[in-house]
Amino acid sequence: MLGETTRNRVSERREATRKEILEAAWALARERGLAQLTLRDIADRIGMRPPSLYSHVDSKNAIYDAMFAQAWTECLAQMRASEATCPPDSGGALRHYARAFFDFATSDLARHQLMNQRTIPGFEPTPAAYAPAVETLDLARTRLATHGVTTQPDLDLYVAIVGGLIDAQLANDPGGDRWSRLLDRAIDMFATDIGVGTSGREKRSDP
Amino acid sequence: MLGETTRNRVSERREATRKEILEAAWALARERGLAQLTLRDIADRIGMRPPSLYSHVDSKNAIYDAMFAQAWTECLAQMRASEATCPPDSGGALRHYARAFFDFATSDLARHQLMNQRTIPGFEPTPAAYAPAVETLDLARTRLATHGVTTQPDLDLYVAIVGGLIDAQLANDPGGDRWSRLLDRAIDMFATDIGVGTSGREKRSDP
DNA sequence: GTCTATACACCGATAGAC
DNA sequence: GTCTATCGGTGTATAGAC
Repeated sequence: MLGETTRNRVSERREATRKEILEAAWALARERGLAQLTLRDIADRIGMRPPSLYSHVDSKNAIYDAMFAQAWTECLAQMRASEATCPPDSGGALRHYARAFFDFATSDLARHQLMNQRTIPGFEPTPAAYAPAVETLDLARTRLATHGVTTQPDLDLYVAIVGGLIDAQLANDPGGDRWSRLLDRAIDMFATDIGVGTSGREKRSDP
Repeated sequence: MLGETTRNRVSERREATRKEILEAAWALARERGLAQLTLRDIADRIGMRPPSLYSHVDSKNAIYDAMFAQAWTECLAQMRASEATCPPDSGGALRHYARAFFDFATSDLARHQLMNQRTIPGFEPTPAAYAPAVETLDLARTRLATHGVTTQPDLDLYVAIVGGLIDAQLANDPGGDRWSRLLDRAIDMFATDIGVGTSGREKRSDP
């Protein structure tokens, strides 16, 4: 019926505009910094007047919220995809998942600031946007549990080590590999500590 | 001579007002958040009009800059003071210095954000303000070198591990000790990795 | 329904009177 | 040195044209 097709076309147009807004926001966040986002710049980039954005998003924080959900959804997908190439041994698996998250986080500074730091003054993600983040952590918990990371303190330590290397890499050597080269070694340290073998990789190598 | 005493009295008054501004800024940063600082709030707290602040500071970023220098100077002093109670064995020393920095960092969230994160949009510390920060790192490098942390990768890893635990503690359990309890264990892992004995502390304890 | 035009409150910062 | 007045810019919101 006509009403249906009309509503679909309008609905598609609205969704396309919303997507255009988010893409402009990501581009500007990467160019000028996440906190420097302004509604006027976003509107300019897509040929709109600033107030018109309010026809598609509720507020600036709603844009951050959608970006937050988008980033963690993408991260969750990437983590799930990483399972296909995961080595069978536990030591290798611990390195594999750490590397997957490390590479994802360090490949986009603005995205990492939004996902893992609280760099935006008034922004707090909504429960809906936070959902894929907790799902990612749940996935990690399940995966790592099958490779010897069974207790909460063990998982906390694993997360802190990987997070520390990510932050150091982005803060002190963005685009480089000074801390990236230390990741495998750090995970092997951790694996030894929890009693997981690190076969297939000699100790103390630092290529 | 008269000119001298007059200039001294004026100079002292100016310095006192400046100190008053910085103290108000710290108090507001802790109450409402570092990024939520406004010149109007600072002026209100010390009974001034906002534009009058510009007679004592060049800009809002100059206030952040003075706070940055103050924080790192305080940190440097605390690290120097920690030498007096440092245990003689290397394993204990690595834990001792890590604990000193961890406790200093986690005891003040606003200060830690200013010192170690880049949470303020337009702010970059001046070389003068950055000086005590590099001096603190130099001190750490010298101290740790006498306890087996001799290479740059070793130092990088040590810094990343301690920093990761600090960030995790402040982000996920502020005021608690969930990651604080993991610090000694993490440092022991690291000490074992670089071939430093961890006598005086049994392995895998998690009190 | 979507956009333009306009306004509001707040921010950092400046000019000039006293 | 401190004040009043004001500027340009921001996020936000509403009225009204089409």
